[in-house]
Amino acid sequence: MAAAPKNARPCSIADALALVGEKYSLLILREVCLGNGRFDQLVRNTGAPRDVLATRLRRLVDAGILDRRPYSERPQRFEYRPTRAGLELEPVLITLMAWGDRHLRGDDDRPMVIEHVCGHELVPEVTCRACGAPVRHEDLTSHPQTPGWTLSGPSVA
Amino acid sequence: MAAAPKNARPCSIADALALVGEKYSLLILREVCLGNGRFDQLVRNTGAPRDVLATRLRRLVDAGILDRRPYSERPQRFEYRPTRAGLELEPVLITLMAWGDRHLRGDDDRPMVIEHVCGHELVPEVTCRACGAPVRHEDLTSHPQTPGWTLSGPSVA
DNA sequence: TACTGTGAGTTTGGATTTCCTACCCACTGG
DNA sequence: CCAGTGGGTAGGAAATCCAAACTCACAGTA
Repeated sequence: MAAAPKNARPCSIADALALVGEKYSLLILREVCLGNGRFDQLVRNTGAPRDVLATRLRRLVDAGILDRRPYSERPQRFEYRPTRAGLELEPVLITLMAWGDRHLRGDDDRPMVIEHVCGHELVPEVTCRACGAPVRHEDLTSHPQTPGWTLSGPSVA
Repeated sequence: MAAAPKNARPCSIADALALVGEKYSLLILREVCLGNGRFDQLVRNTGAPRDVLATRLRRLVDAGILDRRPYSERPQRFEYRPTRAGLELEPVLITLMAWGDRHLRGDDDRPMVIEHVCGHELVPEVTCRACGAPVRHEDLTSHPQTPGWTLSGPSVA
C-alpha cells in the first residue's frame, strides 16, 4: 500500500490510503490519539513488530500526521503526538470503530466506549455541514472532476 | 492485514481493518458504491491486479459487505453491489476523502465533488448524535471496557 | 465455419513486504 | 555490578503483491 495504484481513478481516498492505509498505521494513530505515544507502548498496544513500527512512525512523521518530540534528554527519549492533520483523522477512526462495533460485534461487547462532553455516549454520525442531515447513500450525487474520468470509468482509455 | 494483530488492544478499529484494511479493499468499495460493480471496471478503476481483486471480492462477499449477483444468464455475468453493511461504510470513505482533499491536495484540484440533496456540495462532518455538535478531540473521553486493558495499555501484562 | 472480442476470472513465477527472534546501545535504579 | 527499560537494528523465513499469460464460455460478424 506504499503508493497509490497507477492507472487508477484519481481519488483522495486512494491518496489518503497510500499514506495511512498500511498495516498498523491507523492503529498507531489510534494509540497516539489516546495519548500513548511511546515506542514500547505502541509495540504492546498495537501488536506491531518493532521494525514495522519504526518504519511507520517515520512515514507518519514525514507525512505531517505525527510529531516526534523529546520528553527526556539523558537518556534521549521521544514520544509521538498527533499533529493537527493527525487529529483531523480521528473522526475517520471513530466512524470506523462505530461500524465495527455495529457489524462485527454484539452491542454489548464493545471494547471501548467514548463519552462526549455533552454527557452522552458518543454515537458518531456523518452529516452534511450545509443542512445538518445525516449522510445517506441515496442523497448523494458524485461529480468526477478529472478530465478523462467519468462516473463509471476512464472515457478515453 | 489479513487478521487482527495478536496480543494487541482489542478494538473494533483493528477488527474492521482486518476485514477492509487490505490494499484495494476500500477502493473496491468506493467503486461499488459508485455503481461500478463489474470485474473489469474494478480492474480499470482501482488498478488492482486481477488475482488480488478476485481474492478481495471473495473476502468482502464472505464478510457480508458486498453482494455478488448475476446480471445476465447466458453468458453468466456477475456484478458486485454493496450490502447494507457495505453502504454503512460509505461515510468512512467520504470522511477519508474529505481529509485527503484538505491535507493532500489544493482545494481546487479535488478529483471528485459530491453533491447532497439539499443542493449544496457535501462537506462531511462527524457529529455526536446526542447533541449534534461536531466531534472534537478535546471533547472526548475514552473508556476501555476490556478487563486487563486500561487507557494506556495492558494492566496485568 | 472460422475469426475476433468480452467478461470473469485462474495460474505462474518472480519481486516486495512483513514477520519474528534476537541482538544492540544508553542509561537508571538498587 | 546487575537487571531492567526505552528505542531501536539485523537477518532470514513467510506471506503478499504484481504483471502477464492463460482459460472458459459465450456473442457478433462474415
